[in-house]
Amino acid sequence: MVTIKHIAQHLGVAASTVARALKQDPRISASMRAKVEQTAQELGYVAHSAARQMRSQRSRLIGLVIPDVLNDFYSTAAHAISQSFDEAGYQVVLCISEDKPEVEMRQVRSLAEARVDGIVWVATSKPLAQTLIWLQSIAHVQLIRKCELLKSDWFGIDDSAATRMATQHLLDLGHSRIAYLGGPKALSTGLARLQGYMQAMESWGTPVDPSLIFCEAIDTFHGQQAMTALLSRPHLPSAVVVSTARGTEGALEALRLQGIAVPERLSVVGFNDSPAMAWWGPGLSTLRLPVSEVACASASHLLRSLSQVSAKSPTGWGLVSQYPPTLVVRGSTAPPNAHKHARNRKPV
Amino acid sequence: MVTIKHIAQHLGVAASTVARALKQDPRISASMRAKVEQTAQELGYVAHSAARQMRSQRSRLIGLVIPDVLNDFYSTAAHAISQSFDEAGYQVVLCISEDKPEVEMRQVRSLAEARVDGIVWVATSKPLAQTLIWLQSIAHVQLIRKCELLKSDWFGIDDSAATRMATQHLLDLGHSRIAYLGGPKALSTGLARLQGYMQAMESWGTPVDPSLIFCEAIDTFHGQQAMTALLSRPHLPSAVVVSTARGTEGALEALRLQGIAVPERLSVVGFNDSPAMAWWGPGLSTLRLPVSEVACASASHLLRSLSQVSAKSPTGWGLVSQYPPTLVVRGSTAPPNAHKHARNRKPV
DNA sequence: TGATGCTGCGCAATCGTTTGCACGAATCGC
DNA sequence: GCGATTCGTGCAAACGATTGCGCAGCATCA
Repeated sequence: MVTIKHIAQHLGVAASTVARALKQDPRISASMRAKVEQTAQELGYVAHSAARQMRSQRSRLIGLVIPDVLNDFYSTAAHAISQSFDEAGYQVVLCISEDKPEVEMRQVRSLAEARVDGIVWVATSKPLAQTLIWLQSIAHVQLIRKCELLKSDWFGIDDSAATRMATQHLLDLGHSRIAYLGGPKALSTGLARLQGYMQAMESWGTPVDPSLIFCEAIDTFHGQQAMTALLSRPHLPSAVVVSTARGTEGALEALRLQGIAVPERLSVVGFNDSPAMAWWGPGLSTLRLPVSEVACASASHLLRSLSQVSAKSPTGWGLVSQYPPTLVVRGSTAPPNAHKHARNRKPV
Repeated sequence: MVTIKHIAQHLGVAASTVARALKQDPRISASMRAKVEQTAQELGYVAHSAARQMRSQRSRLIGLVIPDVLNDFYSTAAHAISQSFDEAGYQVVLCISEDKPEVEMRQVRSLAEARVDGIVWVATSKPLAQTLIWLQSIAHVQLIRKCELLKSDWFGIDDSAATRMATQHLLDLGHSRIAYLGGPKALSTGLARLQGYMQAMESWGTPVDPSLIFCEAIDTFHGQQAMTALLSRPHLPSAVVVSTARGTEGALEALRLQGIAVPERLSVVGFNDSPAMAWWGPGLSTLRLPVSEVACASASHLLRSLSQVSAKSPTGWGLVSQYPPTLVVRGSTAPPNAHKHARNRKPV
């Protein structure tokens, strides 16, 4: 590999001159700069960012920790973040934690070792203490999920508003027995979404039936399982709110397998709008989440705090930034008595 | 930041002793190692990978260059690759080229500057010469798309077999006027897929109508545009093969908007099976591609060539590894005369 | 002519880790 | 009890780029 020393040797000048010439240092004469650039080109010089990092103490690397990249939700975020940092001249180190705290810890340590300038972090449900210690010493933002143990800046979606809107929509249509399929309460998002559902139900004066609440529908498999379990309840609800993207997929699959008519026998509101949601049967009513906007905002914010020579972020939540979802009504929701059998007592 | 020097100072030993102790060097006594590890823990020591890289000449970084992460096709690949390298102790630098050669060049340069140990590369359609020069000097594999200008190892899908199977399936059903919507011929995949379609048509003795061939359906927008254009042809085909994932989405949207009955008036074979494909209307017949397998194989191969102190890869194509797709038949394909109006002359 | 300022460049230290070599001490064989 | 071997550790030189300081050479001015 060719270094500035080789270029210097080739030209009979000092390495420092070459370094300055390549850096557009005004103290270097134009003619010398031209010669240096010419030689660098000829010799195929490629800067060595690790060496640069040693002096400058900045890696121009950003860590991105997400639970899953196959989930449309997170790949959308990854896209937005990758683009933001790419434009700003940073490289993105992709870490997929698979929602496993041990994996997350290992990856955060690696990011710390790489001395990344910043981290965009989507927490697992129970981050290990060591993970938080390492994160504390690095500029970072929390994305989507909020970790109460680490009071740093957070960018996410107004999750309770999302399920509140979905539930309210169903209540408005005349439903009262409304089931809920969501993620684990250990996740800030899972909890907030459940609360949104509860709030809507309670403020409407509708009793909440705990047997209609499932909080494990985090992935396709468990979503299907939860919906299957729900369908085996003696008194079938007339509507259901699903509050995870993958859980929605699983739930729909369960409905398809059991041949439940939507919305005739069951109204469904899904989560995280995607083209696929529009294709599904009569069109799935869903919550459209401003994932891209949130991700861009978090990236901009992190970039801003990196450009300021800023001291560590202040104690307490520096910034809590919530973005509102939108309800997209399609064909999967209808009034409960659209069919006489809407309140069918016997599941299939 | 605490370094090994701090640990050494703290213990009154030399930095080299600390380095060796942390590296499990057998020459260091167990008691000393214990003390070092203890102190490292207390002081919150975190290794500095850039410094390590300077000496070892290895970054333990891998570059992943893909055109798009929102496309299920590539996010699946990204997932497989990320996982493979994560297990092997490498970090993955994510580069999204957006199919733009200039962006690709900039990103490959950055990867070269970071001295990544290897690159998994999904080429753009027309990589710039400089991009290839940089790539040549780095261990890498080509994924999915084959760049003829750079004869290195390639892992991909048997693209011509894919469209050949799809077309054959339609021919078997009795179709003869079969349209084709695919990606640009400048892409190795676009060309191979087109050839597969042509081969099937020709070996069946069916004349190919050039006006039924569209090679710009690379993304959703152009897929929709192409299908719309196709539907305005005076003599509507009875079937269509779409050979890009995003193009399939767009084409389906066009069909929905125009109210074309599938498969009654038009049989459709889509590309790259995903859960969404099964949801679509009567279920979309698609080609299931072994993306994950191909990606894993390419990662393993790259890892293998990294572990061998191996010289540069040999000249000529080192390895060309093709994986076969599978045809998944669902409800979107049927014999042409299922309805009397199947050969309707007037499009809507 | 000598003092001053400016321009253009070189010297050398630094970032944190690794590693070949060397050196003192302890242990062994005889 | 003495040389030879092993063991545990220290010294210092890399890796490649950056940068404060300094120093020539030249022009300007008094």
